[in-house]
Parts: sequence; C-alpha cells; structure tokens
Amino acid sequence: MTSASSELRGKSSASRDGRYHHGSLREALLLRAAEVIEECGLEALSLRGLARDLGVSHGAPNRHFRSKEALLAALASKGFEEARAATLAAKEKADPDPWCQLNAMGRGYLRWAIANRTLFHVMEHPDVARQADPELLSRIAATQQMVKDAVFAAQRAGRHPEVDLDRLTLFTHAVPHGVAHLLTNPIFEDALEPHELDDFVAQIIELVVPLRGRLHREARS
Amino acid sequence: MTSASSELRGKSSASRDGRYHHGSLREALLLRAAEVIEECGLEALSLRGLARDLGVSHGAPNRHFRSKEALLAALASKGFEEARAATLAAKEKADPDPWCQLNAMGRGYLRWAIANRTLFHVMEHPDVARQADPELLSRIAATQQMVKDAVFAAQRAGRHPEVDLDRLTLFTHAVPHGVAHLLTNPIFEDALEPHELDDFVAQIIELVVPLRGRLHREARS
DNA sequence: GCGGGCAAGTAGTCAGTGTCTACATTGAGT
DNA sequence: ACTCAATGTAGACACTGACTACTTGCCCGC
Repeated sequence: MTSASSELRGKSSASRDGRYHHGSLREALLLRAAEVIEECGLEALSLRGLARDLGVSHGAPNRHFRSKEALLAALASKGFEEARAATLAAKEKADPDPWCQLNAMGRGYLRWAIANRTLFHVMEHPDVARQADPELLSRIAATQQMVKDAVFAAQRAGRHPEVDLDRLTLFTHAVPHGVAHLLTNPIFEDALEPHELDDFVAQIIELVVPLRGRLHREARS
Repeated sequence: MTSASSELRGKSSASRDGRYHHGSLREALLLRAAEVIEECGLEALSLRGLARDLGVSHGAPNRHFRSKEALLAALASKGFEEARAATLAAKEKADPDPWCQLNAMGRGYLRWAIANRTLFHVMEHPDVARQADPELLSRIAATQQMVKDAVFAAQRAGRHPEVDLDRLTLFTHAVPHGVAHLLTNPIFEDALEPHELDDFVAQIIELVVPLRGRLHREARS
C-alpha cells in the first residue's frame, strides 16, 4: 500500500506558520481528504498523510475524528447535506407544478453529483454506510424524505398513479443516482463535454419525469 | 484499523492438512475475500488475514495477486462476468421481441445484483476502476456493448426513437444499476421480503421498459 | 488581571499491514 | 533421474491507525 499524499504531491495548502493551534484543523482535514481521494483514491487516504500535508503531528487528527472511518462518515455527511441543498435549491427555483419540481430536482441532484464526484463516491462507500453515525443517518433520512415528498406530490398530479409510492420513489431516485454513478466512474471515460452537460442532464431526466406537453417556463439554474 | 477476518470469525474453510501446495489458492482467496467483505467490509479485507484463514503463509497471496488492488480487480472482473452471464441468460429465456428482451435483461441484472451485493459493490469501487487491468476493462466493455445492442434493438422497435442511443443506453443501464445500489446499501434497511422480490423487480423495470399492451408470454426465470 | 481548566497539538509506542526480498518445496516434462 | 518453473515460506522494511501520557495556549469566573 503506497503512502499517498505528501510526497506524491506538493502539500497544497499552507503548513500553518509556527502557531501551535491550527485554528480550523477539522475543516482543513475534510478539505484535504477530499483532494487526496480525488487524486489518489480512497485506499490511499491516510490520517498521517493528511497530518503531514497540513503540518501537524500525526496524532492531531485523532482529536477531531475518533477513527479514519469517522472522518469518512463526516465527509459523507457533508456530501449528503450538500446534495440535499442543491436538490432543494433546484426545486425552489422551478415552476410550482409538481412535475416541474420533480424534474428540476432530478437535474439538480445529477448536476451536483457530476460536479462533486468525490463526495458522491464517499457517500456511497459501503464501509461508510456500515457505521451508524447518528448525524449521517439523520441527513440520509432527510434526503430520502425530501425525494419521497416530491414524488408523492407528482404522483397526486398524475405521474404513475398505479405504482406503490415507495417503489416509485426508489425508481425516481435511482435514475440520477445510477446515471451519476456510471458517469463518474473512471471506467467509463467521461466523454461528457461541459458545454453539453445541461442538455444531457435535461434529456436524461426527461425520460424519468417527462415535461413534454406540460407548461415549460422555468427559471434557469 | 482492526485486523479483520481470522480472529473475528472462525476460519471458515479448511486449513489444508499438511500439504505444501494448496492446490487452488487463487480461487480460495477470491472466495474467502468475498466472504470477508460481505461480513466485515471492504476496508477490513487484508491479504495477511486471508492467508491466515486459508492456512498459508502471509506471502503466499502475492504469488497470485501482485497487490491487494489486483485481487480486488480480479474479484470485480469475476463480478462483471457473472453479471453479464446472468443478464444474457435472462435475455435468451425471454420472448424474441426486443422490448421483452430488454425488460428481461433489466430484471436479470437487477436480480443478480441484489443476490450478489458483495461482488456488485466491489465492481463499483472507484479504486478498482482506477487501475487498468486489461481483463477487467475488456469485460466491462463487453457488458456495455451487450446493453447497447439490446437498447438499440428496442429503439428500432419503437422505444424512445427521439433520444440519442448513447444517452438512452446510459439511462436504461442506470435504472437497475441505481436501484440495486440503493437497495443493497446497508443504509436503507432492505425491507425487501424475498417472496415479493420478483414482483418488485418486475414493477421497477416496467417503469423503464414498459411491456403493458405488448405480448406478455415469457418464460419464467 | 489572574489562575485554573480544558480543548487542541505533540511525541512515543504498539500491533497490524502491503510488498519486497532470498530461500525451500513440490510436481510435471524431458 | 534431473531440471526448472511454479508455488509456498520466512524475514525484513516502511508505513498505517489507534492508544497513551505530556505540553501548550486560550477562555472564563473570580
């Protein structure tokens, strides 16, 4: 197992100049961790490497995260919160029609995931899910509920009334989720030009929550 | 980081009795690795732990896998092959109508993923994708091509003729993929009763490749 | 203002890990 | 029978996560 971070890449951000206390080590750790994962992969992440990069002693991270998994859980928690916020923001910018809102949410979620692939992958890491961090769990539950509510509203407005709500929610959630997963996987070389991203996302989501024929004025996001 | 395997759980299968050569260490390693990941998580997997469980010295696994990642890649490769086989088998059992075939493939893939969640997760592990094992890559390409061909056939038979083939393929692939991902994640307690699995899978896939109104006699699988 | 208490950083240690060596054992083919 | 490549062994090295006891410095009540 290689050592990751510090030697492989120039210690990115500042090795706090002399001060005994870092000031915001917790946030710095999370930030740097995301960088390292992005560049070197999840297995290459090490608490000691992070400590080196930030110019603190190897034990310092333990003051903020009981374990490596706890750090990952915090990262994942941050990711769920950001994803939820992005999805919610997209919803609120959209037309009040439930179909439009659900469509906008799908696009918002998918765009966020593509733009934040590292967090997205950490969120889905099975080892993260395995531990029951209460903050993490509550944020996940909040995301789930948000999706379910929107799916319910759209269902009342005529979208697949014949299907059980939970199943419909799962399906609806799964599409942007799965697409993001396939797209952000290094296996599938992401031949996705930035300029066609909006169009791409819109067309994919249109397959799940079709807006064709519906009113179509919605705020740009 | 805890030590994983051996102490936590009784060494499952045989510590080869005295023989110097194990006989089929490679396969045994892959099998045991899947067990350990299933029970203790991916991070808890260790080559030394596997060696202990199988009763060989700590260096033996290196004869078969250059690195831990190589072992994971082999596991993933096996997963892609199995998934492809399961999907293809489902296709060939189905009615020759392209819609029916695509629908059957989706159900076959989803059922396989639910039944083999461990392999499924390894296949998607970003660190696995990061390394370019040629066997792995070719199997992934084969899977992709299989899906694309089936989507193409269904498109010629009238399914979403307005959408670009690559995008439609991505969407079609993403649904069972995403659903399996959400379902097999320990976060969402899988309140999926085995007896309702077939019905559940069918209803989800029906949302992607609707068969309603089409001929509906197909072999049970 | 000052002194105690406590959060945050340090340094050392320990078991466990991946990966590399050099060496030992086997079995298959000539 | 003899070779030789494949496979397993044993030891070493640098690294890791996690624990400990110790140090530093900031904040708050007096």
